[in-house]
Amino acid sequence: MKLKDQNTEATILESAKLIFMEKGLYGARMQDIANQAGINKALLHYYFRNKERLFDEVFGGALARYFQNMEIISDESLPIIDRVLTYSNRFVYFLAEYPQMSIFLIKEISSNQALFHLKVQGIKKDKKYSLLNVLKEGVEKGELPVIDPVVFLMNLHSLCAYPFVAAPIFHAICQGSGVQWTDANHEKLLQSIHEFIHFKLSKSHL
Amino acid sequence: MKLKDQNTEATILESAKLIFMEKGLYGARMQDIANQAGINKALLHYYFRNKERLFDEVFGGALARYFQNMEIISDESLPIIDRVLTYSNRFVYFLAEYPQMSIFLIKEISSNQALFHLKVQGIKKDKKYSLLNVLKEGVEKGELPVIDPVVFLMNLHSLCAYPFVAAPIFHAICQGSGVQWTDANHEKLLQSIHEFIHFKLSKSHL
DNA sequence: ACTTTTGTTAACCATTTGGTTAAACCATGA
DNA sequence: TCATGGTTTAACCAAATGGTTAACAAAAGT
Repeated sequence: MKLKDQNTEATILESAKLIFMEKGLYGARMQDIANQAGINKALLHYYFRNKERLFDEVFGGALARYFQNMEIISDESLPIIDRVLTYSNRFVYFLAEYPQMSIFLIKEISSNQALFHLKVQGIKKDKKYSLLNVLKEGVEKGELPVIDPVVFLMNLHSLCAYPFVAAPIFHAICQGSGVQWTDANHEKLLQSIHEFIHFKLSKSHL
Repeated sequence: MKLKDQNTEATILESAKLIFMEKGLYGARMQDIANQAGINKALLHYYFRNKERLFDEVFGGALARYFQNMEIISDESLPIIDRVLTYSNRFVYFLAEYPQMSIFLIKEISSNQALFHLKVQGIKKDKKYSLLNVLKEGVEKGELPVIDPVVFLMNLHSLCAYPFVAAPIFHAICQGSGVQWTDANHEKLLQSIHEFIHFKLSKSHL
């Protein structure tokens, strides 16, 4: 069946992504992935030597896509605050598209820091700017109010990512109080994040 | 060894907590827990029929402790904003003491919503007030500015919890940019959270 | 045509893992 | 002292699981 040829590998990757994101590295069973892909288990090992290899492929891909998406922060043609606003937009939209990605990454990173460090170093190596550096420079040059860049970065990431990470908890909380939290509320979320960004980064506030 | 008697059970629970928090339900091995407790594996099954039972015990305990800690929000003798400030303090301090708790809960909840719902319903049943209800009332009665309680709740939880959930990521980010993020920065974190609370809940801002 | 390479499978293997069993241990009360 | 009953262990078991092998199928090269 040369039909599948290049298709099988993609199918496997897709299936693996699905299963890994749902169950994590430990929870996922090779058999589950094979079933999901509709193929024999041995074929997994034919395309990807072993579980970790397969996991790496999926994991690395996701991480690369994320960093690529966030590169906006380096665009020096825009005022920093605009870059940060766009950064938050892309962050939220990315997570809205891959709602499980964040928790997936955290899960696996927390149980395998070494791997993550390597991956990140590999991907980020060639990028001069990170949000953190941009913020530091902005403060030094007086384009931003005097804030602690690390704390701001943390606050911002928290506001963007946690709603997705903790979606199950929020559903439970809201349900318990008779309020509905639909996934369509991303606009509201973004609005509140933008407010926060203006609150922290606008000099007019001082 | 009648010495251990009541001690063994506690030791097991403690060890299980440690291992479960580190590895999650799937990742944790009964043998690991037994080793950690310095006992035979069969003894685990003697005290707690099986893995799920043991897990339940740890899980339920953690959840109960958390909710108990957060009861402050119901104290009607205080202005709402003060309650929220204390709420955030306790939240952060709780997580500082059990840094892995948050991610642990999220991991397990996301892979077992049913169990969580039951637990939460059981624990919260008798509590009239939740942060959400308090906020709603506060807005209705004009004690608070007109905010969306759900969005505020989400923002607040995000700011408090995500730094702990994503600690590995932040370490990586900071390391990559030559900045150090120590666990002692909780004060800075709390300060920024308090700023946020005042920003959103103080009427003087309008 | 036929040989080689690539893709795919069923059957199998070694190890791990949750769980069980039967026997030993030990404090205590009769 | 010795019987009792709660506590602890070594040895074991069955199922699950990651991974391998050998054989087969389908293209592709010759």
